[in-house]
Amino acid sequence: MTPKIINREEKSREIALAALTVFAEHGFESTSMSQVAEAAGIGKGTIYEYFHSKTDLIIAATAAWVQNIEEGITPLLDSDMDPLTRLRTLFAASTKAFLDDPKVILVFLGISQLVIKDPALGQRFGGAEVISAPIRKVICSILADGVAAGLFHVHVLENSESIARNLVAFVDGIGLHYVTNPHAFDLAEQINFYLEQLIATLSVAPNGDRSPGVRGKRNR
Amino acid sequence: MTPKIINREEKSREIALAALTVFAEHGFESTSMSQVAEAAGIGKGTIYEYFHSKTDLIIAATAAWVQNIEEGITPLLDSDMDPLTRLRTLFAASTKAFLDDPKVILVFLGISQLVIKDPALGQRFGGAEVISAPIRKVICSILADGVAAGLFHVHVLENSESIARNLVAFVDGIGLHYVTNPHAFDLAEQINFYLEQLIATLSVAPNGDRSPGVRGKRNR
DNA sequence: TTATTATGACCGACCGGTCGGTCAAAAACA
DNA sequence: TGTTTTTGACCGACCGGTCGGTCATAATAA
Repeated sequence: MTPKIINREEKSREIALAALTVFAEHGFESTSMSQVAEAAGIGKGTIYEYFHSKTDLIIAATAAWVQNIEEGITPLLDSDMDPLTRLRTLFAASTKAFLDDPKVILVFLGISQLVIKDPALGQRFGGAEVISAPIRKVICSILADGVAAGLFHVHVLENSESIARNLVAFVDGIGLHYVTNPHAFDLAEQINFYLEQLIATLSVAPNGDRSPGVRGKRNR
Repeated sequence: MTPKIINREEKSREIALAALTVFAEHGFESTSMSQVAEAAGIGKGTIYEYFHSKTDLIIAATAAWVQNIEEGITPLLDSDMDPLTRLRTLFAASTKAFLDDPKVILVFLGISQLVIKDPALGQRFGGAEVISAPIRKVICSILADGVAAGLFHVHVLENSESIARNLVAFVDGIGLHYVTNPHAFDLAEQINFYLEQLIATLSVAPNGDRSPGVRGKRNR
């Protein structure tokens, strides 16, 4: 019944990965389906056998991208390194990934624009939240370990979600600024400055006194 | 000899402002020149009397946007409020501006994509740095005042550029996350959390001891 | 043959940009 | 003052080209 037994799942992912690289090269809207087809080594019509529309394709490409990140990041979860080193390693890795291929952010911008224009779209792949979810998860895990190890202040726990979210938002923001003008500042230095400042804030002060700033949220 | 002597400067700005609103509505690439013309209440061809290309138009629109921000922000420079209040006011204003018209970020994304694709373009309007320059300037000024007033640690001074840059990057990043998924978190709360944490870090500790984290940059 | 997969020629919509021409105001003239 | 001339602002029909998406056909395997 099935003549050419094709693993649709796998081929979809192949196409999505090809799309990811092309989108990252020229941006989403500026990339034509023909270019994607060429990059994937297939005919243009074939893409539509696997994806209903160009929008569906960038959704899949984004998902593949997130999965890549996730795979590169999760080893840090159950590492036996101490939390501080893990945190620094995580962000050194992020920085490196950014410097190695700065233009992947174009994919992020592309999907962001689509979601902004059509919020309902965000639901199609579980909400735009999923993009940053894996990294946030790892960060929270590290924070929890840090608290358990007595390195971080206990109040870090109740705010770990907010801390993680802000951290990721910062990296995205500074990354966007960086690709927009790479000569303006040193990305690694800037990220590192943020991180060390954060660590100092989270850490239990050397004298055993509480470090300020993570006591709890303040509303105004 | 001249029929209706027109203030080209002013009309350019008019068109740019119209373009700004339309770009903010549908995004740069998805907006046609006809739509801009309609929004500006002029013919399509007229736009090309004032701008050489669509790219030139978004550059002008961005400049106008930055100028708007600048005008709304500079009063905070020479205010006689204390630095802490000024800082909080500044970010309350930013948050409000964001919540009032979240989609202006589409313009930022549009110009970012263009600059990433063609870095030489960034030079055309003085480098992409100029977009955030006014806010960074205000922040640095506040920080300096804070140090002078004895509120902030002296070491804040030598890092004020980095602090300001990170602050702006964070706001951009969290803003982008927010418009991408407004239901995921409370923007004001999140920005406020960051700000209070930062203030705590910058502040001279109540006991007169140095607050950690702004001692200087660390390279790794 | 039959069912499934692959393909690229094709389509209609649309877009950025151009261009010849219109129009009204100002200058020049009477 | 009235009339003619000049000129730049303004316009939208139009053009070359591109794009997302379709579909009739070919290829392939059962």
